[in-house]
Amino acid sequence: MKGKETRAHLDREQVLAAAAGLVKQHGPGALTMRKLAAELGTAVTSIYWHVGNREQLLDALVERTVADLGEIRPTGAAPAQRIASVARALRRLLRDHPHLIAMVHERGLTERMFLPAQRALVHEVHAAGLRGARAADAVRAVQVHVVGHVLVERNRERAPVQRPGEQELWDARTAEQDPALARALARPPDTERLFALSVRALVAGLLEPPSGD
Amino acid sequence: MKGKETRAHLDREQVLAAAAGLVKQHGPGALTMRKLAAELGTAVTSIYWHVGNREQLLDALVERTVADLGEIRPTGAAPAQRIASVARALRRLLRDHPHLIAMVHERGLTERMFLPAQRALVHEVHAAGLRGARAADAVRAVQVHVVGHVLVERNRERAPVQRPGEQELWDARTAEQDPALARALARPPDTERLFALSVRALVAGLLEPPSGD
DNA sequence: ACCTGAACACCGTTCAAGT
DNA sequence: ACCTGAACACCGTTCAAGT
Repeated sequence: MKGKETRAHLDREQVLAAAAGLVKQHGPGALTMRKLAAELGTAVTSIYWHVGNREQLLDALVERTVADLGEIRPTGAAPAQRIASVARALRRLLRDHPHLIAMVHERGLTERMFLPAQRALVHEVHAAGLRGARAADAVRAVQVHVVGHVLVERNRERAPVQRPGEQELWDARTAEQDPALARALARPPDTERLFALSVRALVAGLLEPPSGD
Repeated sequence: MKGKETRAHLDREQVLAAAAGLVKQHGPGALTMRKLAAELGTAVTSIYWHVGNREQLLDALVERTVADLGEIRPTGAAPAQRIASVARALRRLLRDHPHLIAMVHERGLTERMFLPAQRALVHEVHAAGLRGARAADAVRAVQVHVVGHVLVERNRERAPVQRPGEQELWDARTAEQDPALARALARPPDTERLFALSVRALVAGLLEPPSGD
């Protein structure tokens, strides 16, 4: 039922594939050496021969996942629109690999994961007329914003009903002054719209000529 | 040496305090029921009587930490500056409680944690002239940006040397076109500056009158 | 070169038994 | 009402032994 065929030797590739399957289905926490061994039909200790230990196994898994994330193709005409399109693509990438961020984050491979998006961003930011350190800042600011958004967004989805109940938190003075605001904050946010909107604002702010000093 | 005095009964408060100590010193991962029992000088099973189980213990811990996060006091004259000051304060709050974000995130209590900052942001955004849904969007955009920044920043600090070595990633065409940009991206970022800069850009973009439709 | 089982030091949690 | 030890079902990892 697991599709086990005749097999001369266990393979590093097979171990990684099976591990990837477990992570994909139930998250990194579900990847135990023993379950993995069971899945592969071998002794637990065989796995150690091929991948070292659990830590190194996760490292290899992240490496492999990051490796085939694929390119990012900007769309749109105006520079600001093209940058925003990269942000959208990056968000999609992260959302399509829900367990990746956590693993990457724990392993300190964030920069590595961002590489495709960073390349695209660098190109577009340059096209928008930013140079040198200012361009680098813009690239990083957009990256950071996307990560933050995806993380908060995911948290929302996993815990749909927030425990204190947001409604009761916004009935006080705020509600009197601006009922629409209170209502908007009590409602769950339209994350799609919020993302588009905040990226637009951020990019606009970044592309503007520096004020003052 | 642990300051254990005569004690009639173990107390829920004592359990929480000891647990908070363990988390503060070595992170949530180091909080095991057995270590905690050893710390308290009781049987492991006593803890269960007072706090239910590990999950509920962590819940209580988060609740307590969030409860005494304290107020956020905006500074500055112009609305944009005051909003930025709230962002800075929120960043400081999160940085001062390094283990909090992860725990809160895992528990789906993000909204709850943000409450003090959200109140302050609502007030300032309102003062800046935004109303209703647009004000709510601005508040949320700033929140998301701060979280993203702190997370990426913390990741940086924990893994100071990124494995692929960023230098070699930026020597190609980019370096020819804009050596200063390549150099800037190869260097570790000045997170303090990047934060100030990106918040300023975001806030500026959010406060601007909507363009087009 | 590759696989194995036994063993060690850890976990969280339950439960029946104590006071 | 509160605490206890024994027991269960899990972990990751090491090691000596097999082929």
